[in-house]
Amino acid sequence: MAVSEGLAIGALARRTGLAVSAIRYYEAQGLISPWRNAGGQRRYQRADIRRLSFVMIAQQFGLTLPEIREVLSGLPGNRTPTPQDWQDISKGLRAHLDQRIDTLTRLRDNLDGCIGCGCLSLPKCALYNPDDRAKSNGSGPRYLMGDSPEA
Amino acid sequence: MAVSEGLAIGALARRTGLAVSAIRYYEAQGLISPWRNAGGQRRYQRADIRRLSFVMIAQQFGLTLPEIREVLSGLPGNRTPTPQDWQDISKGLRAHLDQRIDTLTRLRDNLDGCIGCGCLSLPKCALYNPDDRAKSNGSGPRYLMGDSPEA
DNA sequence: CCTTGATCTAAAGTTAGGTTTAGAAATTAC
DNA sequence: GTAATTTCTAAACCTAACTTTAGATCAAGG
Repeated sequence: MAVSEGLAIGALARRTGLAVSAIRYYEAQGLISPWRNAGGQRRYQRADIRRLSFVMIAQQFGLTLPEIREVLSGLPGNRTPTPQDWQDISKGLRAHLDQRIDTLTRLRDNLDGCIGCGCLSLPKCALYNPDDRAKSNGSGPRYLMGDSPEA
Repeated sequence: MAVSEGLAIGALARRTGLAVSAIRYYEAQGLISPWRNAGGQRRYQRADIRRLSFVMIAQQFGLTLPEIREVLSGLPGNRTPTPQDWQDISKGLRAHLDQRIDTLTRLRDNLDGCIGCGCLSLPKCALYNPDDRAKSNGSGPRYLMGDSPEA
């Protein structure tokens, strides 16, 4: 027997704290690609622990799984990622996070200046449609916290 | 005919930018309570425009509908809310928002200090289990971005 | 060898926050 | 007094991110 034949999915689950079902799901979403042993069971590298950890962190930062897959595609495919590789793709997270903090901060300032001031009239209100429209496939809100223009 | 018999749901939808179906859904969730006219149709007050606007803003701040219902319960039930009433319950939003900004900022700083430094070893990492565990009914992540303690 | 535990696949179920659909009844417009 | 719009309810459907279930196969221990 070799030094290592790789981790079974249960072992990886224990190492990462993820559920086995979640790990399989991530594979279906293209976030991780184990090989299979002779019996058809998944086998993982130790580097995959780090990969899944990265997925969990990125999720806490609010990235969707497709977004995370995109970020991970920045890793080298031909070798085990080095610490430097991880640092490099983490820069993208940093940017994402900065932007989210920025948006929320702007939102908070508007809350102070808008609801806080008691004006409450505002089609003009900056709180309306705060530019990062995550869910904009339908028609979003139009006039917030007040009467419509023609009223 | 009186000066006003209230807004029909379609009118409220146009005023707020929400879909009619969303307004009915919010009612089912206890966020708004119209009365019914003789024919059984929903009729709304003008103050409900503001109420729904508040719902939309609170959602953008990341509150769930149950949380928003809770915040709205702080409004007076016996009269139309005044600007001061809205300011009062908005304080809760402000606190919520401050906390979220705080969490994200802490997360960002950890990203810098942790992934950024390249240590990548860390059961000790502060990124692990960043204290606001929103979705903690199962067992969450245990060791992030690295090898397990016994490795 | 046999039993127990881990893993496999596919499909269905879950929660949040809604939307869509269908058929009926109310309202409005002409 | 029709015809066209709205609105009504209930139930089914939708996406994201998973979990659960069922029945079968694989792997490991004694």
